[in-house]
Amino acid sequence: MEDKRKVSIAVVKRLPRYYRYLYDLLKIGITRISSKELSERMGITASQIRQDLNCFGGFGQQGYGYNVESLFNEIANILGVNEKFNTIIIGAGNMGQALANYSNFEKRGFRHVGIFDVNPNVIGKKINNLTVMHMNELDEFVKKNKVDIAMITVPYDQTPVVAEKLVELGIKGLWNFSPMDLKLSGDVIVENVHLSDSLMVLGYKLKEKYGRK
Amino acid sequence: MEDKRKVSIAVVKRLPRYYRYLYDLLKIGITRISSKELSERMGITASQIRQDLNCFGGFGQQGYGYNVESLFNEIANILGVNEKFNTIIIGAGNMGQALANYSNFEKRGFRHVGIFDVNPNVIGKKINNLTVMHMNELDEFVKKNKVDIAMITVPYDQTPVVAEKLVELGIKGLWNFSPMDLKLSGDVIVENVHLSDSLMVLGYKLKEKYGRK
DNA sequence: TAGATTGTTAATCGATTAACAATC
DNA sequence: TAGATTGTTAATCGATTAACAATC
Repeated sequence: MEDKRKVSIAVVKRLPRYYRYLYDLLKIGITRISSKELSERMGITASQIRQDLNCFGGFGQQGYGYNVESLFNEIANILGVNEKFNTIIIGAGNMGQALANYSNFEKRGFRHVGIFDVNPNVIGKKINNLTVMHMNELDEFVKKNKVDIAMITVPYDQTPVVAEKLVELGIKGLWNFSPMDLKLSGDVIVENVHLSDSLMVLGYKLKEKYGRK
Repeated sequence: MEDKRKVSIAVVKRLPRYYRYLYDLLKIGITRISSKELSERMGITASQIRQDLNCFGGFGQQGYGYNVESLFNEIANILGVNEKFNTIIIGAGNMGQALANYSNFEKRGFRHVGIFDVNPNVIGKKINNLTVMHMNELDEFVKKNKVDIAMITVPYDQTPVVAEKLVELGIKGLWNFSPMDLKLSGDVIVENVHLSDSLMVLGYKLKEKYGRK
């Protein structure tokens, strides 16, 4: 079951999308689905769906299709939804607070266990069951608690030093909201949310399709 | 100069990254750079850089490389940084407020011109020069002002109807923060920021690399 | 059983990388 | 001029799509 060959990142990036569609199907009471029907809903080919799923196992049945609930559970397991990743948020500005309040993450296996800042105006503030702590409490907190992922929402110029510190503390996953590529020495996985990059791609597409204004 | 052949989305998605690296080079006073040196900084091949840039024009010079400032300006133009896209934010919760306060967008050609919500607690609130308006003022506002992009940060269940309304109002670019794929009838470009998808990919990678906990 | 649909192999397509002639 | 480096063509690699035998 473990990787015969490494699953390509293109496939991995589609998994959350399968997860969403299967969840929705489950919610509306559909119990079985063929790759063909799912392909029509998702706007990708049935072939791709079958190829993608078969990276992880043979979840379907010839002549029948896929059982929605069991396929949903398989995808959930592959994505680690049942693993319970503990997360901390670094930076309690609007973005940090938005993440703290975002209820979706909990459902998907991520639990916020701490939020940190240096601004005295927010330290001590209660946000969705968490109390904002000062950054100088970070070391001790990470040593006492299991922390899998740190979400970085600090200002641009503080990002590199904060990221480096998180790696030193042994945190293995960084979710980076700063518009920069982190160059880190240690053993860590970084996933970026480059908002302005995404917005610029939208701008480009608008310009291409609708021309210069 | 206009598209001989359509530029692939893979290339377009790299443009903002070139933009960032060139900006940084400019800032530290580097005036020329070869594809080889840039490739080392960015962690991609020199070949890819040259291929990418040549989708848009021959910006370099044999034996010399690329002039950083002029290449930066070319990329900026390609991305439409000088176009001034007007944006509105739908939803003035934490995420909407975070976007309203995010100074990066302005530098890259995007200007917030309005922010809307239905919650009486935030209507009238001043956020970074903008005053939160009620959603029932949206129609009139869009008719009176040029709006290129709407950023959707409303709760999950309100997203489809809000998105549909924005398309009806003739807005051509949607930046969607809801974890759903918008299925819209009209003529519109949608760019998604699926935060929980991104986080789940991080979770998957952690699980793969560091195993089940 | 017959029909449907998977799992999987083979074909195609597109993107990345390599190579090198052109030229500054 | 000689050296460097582009622009561009060709080769490779990987991802997507098509096809179909296996089988429920």
